[in-house]
Amino acid sequence: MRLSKTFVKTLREAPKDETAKNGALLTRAGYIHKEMAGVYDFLPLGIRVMENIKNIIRDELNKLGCEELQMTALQNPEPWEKTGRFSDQAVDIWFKTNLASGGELGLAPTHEEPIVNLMKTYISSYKDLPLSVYQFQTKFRNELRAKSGILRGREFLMKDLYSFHTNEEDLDKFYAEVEVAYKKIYERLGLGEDTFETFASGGIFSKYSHEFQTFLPVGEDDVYYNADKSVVLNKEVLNPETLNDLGVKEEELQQTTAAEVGNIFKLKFKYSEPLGLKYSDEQNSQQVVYMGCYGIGVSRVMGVIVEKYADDKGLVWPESVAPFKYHLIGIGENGMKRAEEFYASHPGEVLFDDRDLRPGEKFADAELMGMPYRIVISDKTLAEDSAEVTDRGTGESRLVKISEL
RNA sequence: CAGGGUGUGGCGCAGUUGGUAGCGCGCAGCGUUCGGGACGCUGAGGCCGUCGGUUCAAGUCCGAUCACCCUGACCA
Repeated sequence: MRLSKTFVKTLREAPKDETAKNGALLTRAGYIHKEMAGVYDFLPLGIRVMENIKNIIRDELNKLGCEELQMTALQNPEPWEKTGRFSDQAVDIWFKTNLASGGELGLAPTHEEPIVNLMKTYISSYKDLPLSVYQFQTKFRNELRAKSGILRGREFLMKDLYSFHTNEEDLDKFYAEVEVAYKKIYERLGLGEDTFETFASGGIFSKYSHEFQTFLPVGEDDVYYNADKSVVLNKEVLNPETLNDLGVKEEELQQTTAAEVGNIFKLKFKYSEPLGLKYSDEQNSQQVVYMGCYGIGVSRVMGVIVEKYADDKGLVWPESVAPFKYHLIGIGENGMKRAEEFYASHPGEVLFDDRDLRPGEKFADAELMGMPYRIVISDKTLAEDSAEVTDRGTGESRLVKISEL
């Protein structure tokens, strides 16, 4: 990508209404644009990051044998009425509208009801199970107060995975596999060392659910953890019973704030029962399907990565999610010429600042935009047949032969 | 939803006791510059969130309304 060709521009100052670090830097660097509170456009650099995050998740889930699909965001109220979740009293963040023909319609805040409804078409025998499907979908939640940049939006991208089983053991087994996969995902996203599986409330059918919480100063959740962080629990389950279950004492726990980057849930019959998702077992008797659901807030994860890595100069992307590996700058006539050649020989890896600007501005933008490595080619470096490579994270520079890049 | 705050060119801001809008950045043109956001000159761009009221006159005063930000509550 050439900076001279893209419509995106960087800003020296963040808009006044963008106060969270992630929102301010992503806006200044040209990754996102705010339409209104909690509603963002993702610009070319922004969707590249999002796609990279999605691909990491996709890769790990496909390894588990999950199948990807895409459901609609528009919701028929019927299945939701069967579970009691279409009412504004039960779920107070619905966006609702009407069909021109008269019926009511909702914008999906989550997809349990429609996926169960969908699977009624395809699951009829124990031979159809187990089964796991996921999608990347835009969710709509009419939050009373959107805030913190892309950490809490009214429209956001979520990966939601649903699994279907004939028995609890099989659900437990798959659930454990997802736990492992999630840990790998957060590691690959660069969040591994700060992200912990956390005990949270489990709803009706399970004592606990598990959240994946990234310790973060701007996080919205309060979590408690023991010395070696082998036990982490959400404030909502901080009670004598939980402490006893987990074998920890309240005095030995410390409190911190964290951002929820994932949540996994054993639903069991919670939705399959009211919606009538059943199968015939070996004896040809009808059984209710066991279910689990597993979410990751993709756009929120992007914001959390920004919050964790960014410094006072701008964004810092882990290589695994960076829109481009290199930010290329040519200085002087020879430097620009050689940079053009480098750009042509590394398709898809390079963000090329080929604008007619002074070097200082390009350096500042490179730091703001946060590619892992800045490459500068100038007369100075060409004298050594090299390019200067600067690590955005550490700030360290070294000369590297261009042929070795 | 409660409390607090803010709406003035693309972005950040100023605007005195009411008299018809200005600065920095950015943008366009010309010239000098060219490894850390350079400089000079010229220029374009705004019915001051919206509606209503007071007044000879409203960015400024009054009322309403909308939007946005922060803290809290909420987060199925």
